[in-house]
Amino acid sequence: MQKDLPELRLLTTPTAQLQVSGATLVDVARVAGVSPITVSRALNQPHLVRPNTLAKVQAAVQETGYAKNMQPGALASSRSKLVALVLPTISNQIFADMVQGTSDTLTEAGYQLLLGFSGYEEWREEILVETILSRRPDGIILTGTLHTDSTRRRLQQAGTPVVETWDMTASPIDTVIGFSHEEVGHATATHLLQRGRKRFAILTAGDPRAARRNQGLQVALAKQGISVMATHTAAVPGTLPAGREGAARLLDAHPDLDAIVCSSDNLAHGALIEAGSRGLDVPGKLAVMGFGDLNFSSHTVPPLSTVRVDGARIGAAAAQAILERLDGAAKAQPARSVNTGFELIQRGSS
Amino acid sequence: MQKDLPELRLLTTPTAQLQVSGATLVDVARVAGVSPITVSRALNQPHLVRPNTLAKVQAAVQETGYAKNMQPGALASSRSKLVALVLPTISNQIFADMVQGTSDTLTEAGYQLLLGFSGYEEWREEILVETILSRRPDGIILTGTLHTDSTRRRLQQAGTPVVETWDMTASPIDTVIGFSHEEVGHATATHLLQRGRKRFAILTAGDPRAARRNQGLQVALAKQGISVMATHTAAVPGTLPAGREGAARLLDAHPDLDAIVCSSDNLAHGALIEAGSRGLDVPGKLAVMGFGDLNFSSHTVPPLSTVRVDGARIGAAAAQAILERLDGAAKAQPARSVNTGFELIQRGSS
DNA sequence: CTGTTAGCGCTTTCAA
DNA sequence: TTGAAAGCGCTAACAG
Repeated sequence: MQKDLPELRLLTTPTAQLQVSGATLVDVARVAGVSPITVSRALNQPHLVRPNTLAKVQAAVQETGYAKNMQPGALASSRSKLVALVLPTISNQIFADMVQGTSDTLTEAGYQLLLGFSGYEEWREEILVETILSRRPDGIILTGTLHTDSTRRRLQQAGTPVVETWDMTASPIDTVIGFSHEEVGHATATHLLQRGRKRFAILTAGDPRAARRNQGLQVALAKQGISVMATHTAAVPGTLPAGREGAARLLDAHPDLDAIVCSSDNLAHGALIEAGSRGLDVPGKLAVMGFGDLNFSSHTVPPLSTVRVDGARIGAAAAQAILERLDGAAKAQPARSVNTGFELIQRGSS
Repeated sequence: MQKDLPELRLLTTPTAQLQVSGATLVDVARVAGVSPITVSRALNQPHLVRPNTLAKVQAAVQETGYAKNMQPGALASSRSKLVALVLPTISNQIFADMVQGTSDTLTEAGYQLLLGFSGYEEWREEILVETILSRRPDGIILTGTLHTDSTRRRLQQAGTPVVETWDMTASPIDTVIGFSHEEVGHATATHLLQRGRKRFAILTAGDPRAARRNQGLQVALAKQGISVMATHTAAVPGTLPAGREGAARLLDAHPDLDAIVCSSDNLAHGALIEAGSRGLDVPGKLAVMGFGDLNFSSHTVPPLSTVRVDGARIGAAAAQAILERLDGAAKAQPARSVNTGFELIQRGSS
């Protein structure tokens, strides 16, 4: 029994791609003998449709081979079900963890993730934000709180929910979720000083937040009259071999170091391997501190100590914040700050 | 001189979000004194517009504060400028590298990346593909060549360019870009056998492609009458501590092992650290092989040997393949297979 | 619970 | 080089 099925239309677009256009809502409606809006409801808010009608629609969907198309709906409703995430790079495990946390949360809520990279450059971020905005996402998650004025302005006037992550600030664009990097540096200093460390070196990647942690470390050390003996800066992202090489340089120049503070676990593992190859006792003679110690993608091993931050949690919380802003929009919620904190993981008896 | 600027319209959507709707093409056209389509051309194909007109449009854009909106254009032209990437997880460095390579290539071409995770589960992939398709991306990049029949069918009928990656197959959905995992296993066996290794263990994560590499390894070893002494399987993704623990178990059970073949560099680094803590000479007494050795996010250190695969290159090539299919669509290009190969990195004199 | 009407904001097509 | 008309496929708002 062949009802009036929509014929397969062959469309040749000007860019000359030959494509098969499938059935539309209208086609389904015709076959089901209802109106298009009823099909829309049956598909998206089935509880608003009588079971009987629902069944007819479902049958028609089968018969026509209808495939959902969110694009027109997004246009008509101004809800794209898309959330954008702007990262400096994915080549750092903490960001990989964050992506997973963000994506999982969004997927569960029926949203999808648009991903873009700024390469730690503000001007790139500015262009990227503009491009992203042109897609009208339902929310934007940014890394850090350092943006050009123009980016901030653009984001504010767009009226899209924005979450800044991995940091704290007194003047957020909208919502911030993260922790204080100065505090991390301070806590690291306290931790190592309490254990009698006196001869410090910093092994860091050229990342603005790492710089702030180092700053916090140095300020806290200075209060005890201690200054860092040497700093080695590696390119972003800090890799394991770069960590090994950096540690080698530091130890060559200062064989009596008793603490190397690294800006990432990758660098720290490199340092650990270098120390091992020199027969240095870690953490007996030399303490090595990392940063990260993630859930999904990487974990440190003893005898490394590290600062644990939960990238997946930050990502999930950021996504959650967007979602809440979206459905609670009427309540005009105020901007929020969420401090996710960090945790110092001590290993060995150093 | 206040021309008839569009007033800022306050829209209250049913979901009750208060948002400011900006100027549209029509607004710009009115201010510029031209037709909407001319504004569209001035913005997207400026070479088709007289410089004089162009200037008027640009001035009007300034004056109205017009912000580009791709959504209606995507609907009207069936070109979303969106490419989707489906990964099992991001918690594996090789995929992180791939994301970066894909994103960089797409961004340069004015496209953006939609990212989704299947968690190594076919049914998740199937749902994800359906959701992705409902957004009408211009292309889809998948991981591996193992998909449900229904996924394959759906993808084919959608008429969207598809690239399968990280593998080779005789029956691609469309295009494949990757290498043979059996060959990797074979090459690894040959390499180690040539260096006199006889007592093998496998340290692997439960990943289908890793399984195929192990398979290739074992087949090649069997030809020399050698069988693997033990296999330790860790959860995906293989982490450094898991590698260390797995190596410990293997070495406890078989102290005389002379080769541990790992399914990732993460696991291998863990094994290396364990070997170091036992005072085992690597690679003198024990060879440790990794897999990955990436460009962006991770590199192995000596004395680890490894199989190098270029995730960023695979990602970039996949994006490129989509783009080519898009603009050369008229030529109805045939499906292609690209073997990106791999490279065995030998370190130490083992 | 279901339908009617009127767009969402841009692009395509064809004509001038 | 520019414009007019006609959608793209779906949803909002309101009426029945």
